[in-house]
This record gives sequence, structure tokens and C-alpha cells, in this order.
Amino acid sequence: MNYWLMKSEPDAFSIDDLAKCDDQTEPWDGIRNYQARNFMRDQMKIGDKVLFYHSSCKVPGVAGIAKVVKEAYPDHTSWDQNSKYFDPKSSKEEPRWFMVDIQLERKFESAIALTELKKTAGLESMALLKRGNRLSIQRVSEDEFQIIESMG
DNA sequence: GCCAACGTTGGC
DNA sequence: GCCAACGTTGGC
Repeated sequence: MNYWLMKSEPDAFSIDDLAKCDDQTEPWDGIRNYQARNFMRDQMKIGDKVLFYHSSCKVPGVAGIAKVVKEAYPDHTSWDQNSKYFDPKSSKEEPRWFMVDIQLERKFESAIALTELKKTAGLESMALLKRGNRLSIQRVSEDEFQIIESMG
């Protein structure tokens, strides 16, 4: 099993929004970065665990845990001209972008702030804490995942 | 709103 | 295929 961290801006889609979805499940659409796409398309498997991270907000941090319930399939917003995620280079016949479905597993009572993560032993090598890392989907080690899960 | 870091684009 | 310019991300 793999462990991941996925960023979302809570103004756009928060963990509470996920909680309100049917089956608390939602496609993770709009990924337009090749490295992040490749993670989803090539490595994410059903049952993989996801740290749901809130970014670009007052208190950035991990808001809870979700899991992968559907493996990669084409992101239809990429050929929808009315979508903000529209990409003219992607088509139904030759999809360029993919998404997975995520289901909420547990929302933390209070989010674990980035500032807390930075102080926590064992997380020093997380990509999230490295300067300049902007990737919206990142791998997390099993140890790192369990440390954060136990904090929530 | 600033700015560093990084990905993408496009001219050559 | 190089690389400068530009756009985006995201913490602060």
C-alpha cells in the first residue's frame, strides 16, 4: 500500500466539502501537472491512504485522512470547454489528464498545522517541508503517515 | 501583497 | 535542444 499527501485549497474544496459528497467520495479533478498525474495514473491503488492537506489558507495543514476508492481514469474536465480546467491538448479520444476518486476516512478534530509538522520528529524528510516544493500530490512514507495519523 | 521556487512555453 | 520569459504555487 502507498501513502500520499494531496493538497487542496479549502476555499475551492475543503475536507468538509468532501464530507458532504455522496458516499463522502469525490473525483480529484483538475490536476494539470505531469508529475502529479503520473503518481495518480501509475501508482495510486485502491486502498491507498491520503493525507488531505489544506493549502493557501489561514492555517495550512493536514485536515484528515482519505483513501483511494477508484483508480485513475480520464479527467473529463480537461476537454470541457466550460471548465476552468479545460486543456485544448486533451480530448476524449486522447486524454492527457487523469483523476482518481477519494473517499473521506476521518476528519481530524483539529487540523495539524504545517508549523506543527515542522516541529515533529520523524518528518524532517517529507517533501512538504522542503523549501520550494509545490507539487500538489506527494508520496509519504508509512512511518510519516503513521506519525501524522497519530497526531490527528 | 510579496517573493522564491519551479514548471511550461516558445523563439531561435 | 537551449534558455529566457512568463505564469503559478503557496507560505509568510
